[in-house]
Amino acid sequence: MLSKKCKYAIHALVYLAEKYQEGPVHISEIAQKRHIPKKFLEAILLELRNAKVLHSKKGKGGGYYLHQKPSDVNLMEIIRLMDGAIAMLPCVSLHYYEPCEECRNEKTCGIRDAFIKVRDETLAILGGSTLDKILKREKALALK
Amino acid sequence: MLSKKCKYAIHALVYLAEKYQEGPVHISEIAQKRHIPKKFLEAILLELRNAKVLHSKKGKGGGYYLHQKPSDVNLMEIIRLMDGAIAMLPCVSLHYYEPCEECRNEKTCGIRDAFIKVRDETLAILGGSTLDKILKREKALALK
DNA sequence: TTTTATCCTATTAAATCTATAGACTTTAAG
DNA sequence: CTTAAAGTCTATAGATTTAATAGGATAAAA
Repeated sequence: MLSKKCKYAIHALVYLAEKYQEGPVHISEIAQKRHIPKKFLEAILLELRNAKVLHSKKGKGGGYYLHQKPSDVNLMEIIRLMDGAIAMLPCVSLHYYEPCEECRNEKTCGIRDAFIKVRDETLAILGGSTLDKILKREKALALK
Repeated sequence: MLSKKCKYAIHALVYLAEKYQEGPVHISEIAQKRHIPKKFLEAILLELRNAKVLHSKKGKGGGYYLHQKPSDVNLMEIIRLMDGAIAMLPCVSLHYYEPCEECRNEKTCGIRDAFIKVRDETLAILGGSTLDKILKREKALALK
């Protein structure tokens, strides 16, 4: 399960994607509109900024805005930034690999195979899920 | 990420699948061979027994053994029993559904789509990963 | 120089995960 | 019919992670 932090991040980024190229957006505005605790959101946006997903502007008229185009930000990277590994086992993780304590011999472990497949399918789907696609879908569903 | 409990459960079940139809196996034996804390494993096996995945025999010469054929036990059900939902969001979980607090309107949420796809792919792979397939793979890899 | 808003560090509270303790029950064997 | 072996069950402790908050520092604009 994704953490709340991660879900908040996704919602905030979708919100900012909606306002892409409309200038900086206040933390307070996002917090209010998406029902996210402001202080928590502050920490999240800061992290996204440090990861170069967002840019920010301080002082009056400041706020946060997307650093990249909505079509260049996908769920895979957001989740990795917020929650870390996407794989279900550390020993099959691409970005957060660690040997499994339980396994004596990774080479002959019959369990890993399934989790490698899950990882690959998951990455393909999440990597293809960009903010602009999410927005488009949102609009399409609203019309029904 | 899977919990240790879940990983222990998988390893214990693979071990028991290897000993299928060889009579009850002691908790202690499994704990020792797979490096799992005995008391923790005890609780795990009990849970698997209550879920009808395992049978047990009390008293001298007792122990645990598979209730079903190794080809009828798959990773999907083990993970669900141990860790609960497999989906990454509660609002797309088949067995542990809960509405997302963050979403105001599930019908028009553009985020869910990707996670439904991830869920379906994951379930297909994990559902097809049975104990006997894991064992077979283990043996094949050992020969290399 | 005052106001607005992000930046940053520290801390707390709650929840979850991991592990262990100990008494109880059942069964087999002598 | 007694004893030892082994699972059953409840309770709890300790560690880690998650979620949220507090408060001051910094920067920019008016």
